[in-house]
Amino acid sequence: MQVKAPRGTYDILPPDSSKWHYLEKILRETAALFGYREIRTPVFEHTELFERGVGESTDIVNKEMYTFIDKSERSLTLRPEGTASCARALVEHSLYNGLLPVKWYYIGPMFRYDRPETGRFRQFHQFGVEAFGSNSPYIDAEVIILLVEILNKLGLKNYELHLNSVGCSVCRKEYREKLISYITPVKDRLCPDCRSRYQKNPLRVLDCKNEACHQAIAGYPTIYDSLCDECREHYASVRKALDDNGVSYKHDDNLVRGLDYYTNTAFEVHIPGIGAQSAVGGGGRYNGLVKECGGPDVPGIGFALGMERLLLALDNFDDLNKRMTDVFVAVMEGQYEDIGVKILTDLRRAGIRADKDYTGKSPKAQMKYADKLGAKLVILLGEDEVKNRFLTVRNMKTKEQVKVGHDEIIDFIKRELEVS
RNA sequence: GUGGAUGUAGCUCAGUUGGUCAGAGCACCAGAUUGUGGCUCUGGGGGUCGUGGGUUCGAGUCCCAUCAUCCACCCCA
Repeated sequence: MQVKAPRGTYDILPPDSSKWHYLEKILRETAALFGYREIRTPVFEHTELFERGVGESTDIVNKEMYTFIDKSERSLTLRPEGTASCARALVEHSLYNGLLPVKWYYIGPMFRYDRPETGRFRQFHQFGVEAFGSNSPYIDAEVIILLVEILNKLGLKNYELHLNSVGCSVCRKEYREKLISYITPVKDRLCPDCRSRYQKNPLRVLDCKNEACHQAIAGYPTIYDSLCDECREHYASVRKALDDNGVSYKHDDNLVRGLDYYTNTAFEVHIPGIGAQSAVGGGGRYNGLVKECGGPDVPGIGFALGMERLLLALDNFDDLNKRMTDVFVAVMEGQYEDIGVKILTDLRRAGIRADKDYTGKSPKAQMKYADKLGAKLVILLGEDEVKNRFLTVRNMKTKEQVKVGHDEIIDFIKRELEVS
């Protein structure tokens, strides 16, 4: 029996891989434009990092982590997200002592043991940015503007940006209590999930999609109304900055994030029509995370984008890499293959994309192959050429063929490629 | 983790109530006057019908299990 890729994983093959290159290029370029530089962290970390950083009450930590014991009895976990690793690296290298803010982006695979479906995989890819060391609402806005800029560059127009504030540790705690006492009397009307979690994480009840839960808690106190003055001001400033910079969003009282580390600003981006998993990105401020990771009280904010989901939304993508090669060397008689290889190497060393056949194809089949590779020119090499010391260059578009000496071939090809 | 649908050549799919049912299109390969492409025509290779059991004289077609994909729930990116 043959071995297949594990459940929830998949291969990225050409030509799809060029879609990924295209997406990655836009992500990297836009991040750089905003002053974010790449950080690469390990794919696995100590399990404890995620338990503490992401939060023990979260689904991610509770049931979705790929955790294993290595040969030295360490408990390690394949990273389910990128922010905790960034916070860890910031602390480990004491970068909070240096020039602030620290602005990073990351891109790579994440792992979550979840039930696969369209737009949801067990190994999936995220692009994310993190900014540490500033509590300014303007950097909240910067991060959101960056996110929107990426979507714009990708030509994704129908996204919906939801925004909320979940408050600081003080007002959030107060709000939590308020919410629990509001829910407790009606807890019997909640769905089983909510009934079991409202004590530990009452905010989750707010974004439960069960209609019964919504009705049960109708008229609930919003987070917004419970924000302390400072948090309210912060949120107002973020909103004003977004307004000033032409970013449209929707304030959403029900938006709470699934990870424990979020504080204040929280946001999510949805693109309708790409399946049930329509959230392509989300993020927010996490002012307690660095401290939780053993560092000083350094604020942070960031977001992550699900790359698979972006690609789902990017269906109208044109194959950019259809032309694989510019020049094809067709060797008409096998005995001259060594000469063909030398010409090929010369072309490549001159920076010209060139290729040849290696499967013993007939001249006709080689022409067909050259056509499929998108070659603009074909260099023909047969008995006539070898005996009379020249090369035949065929222009695939005009079908014109000219004789060119070996010495001039590179220059000739370069000129031809320039005009075509 | 719960419920449901599906699983036939590389790809998209046909395959009636179980008995020439192993097929089509695309892709691939080879020919159509001997050194030449994109169109057309002809021919060809390729599948133990997801896997493993079972029922039957006989199963791609029925039953069970298992794996995988997809949908809803859940969750998030």
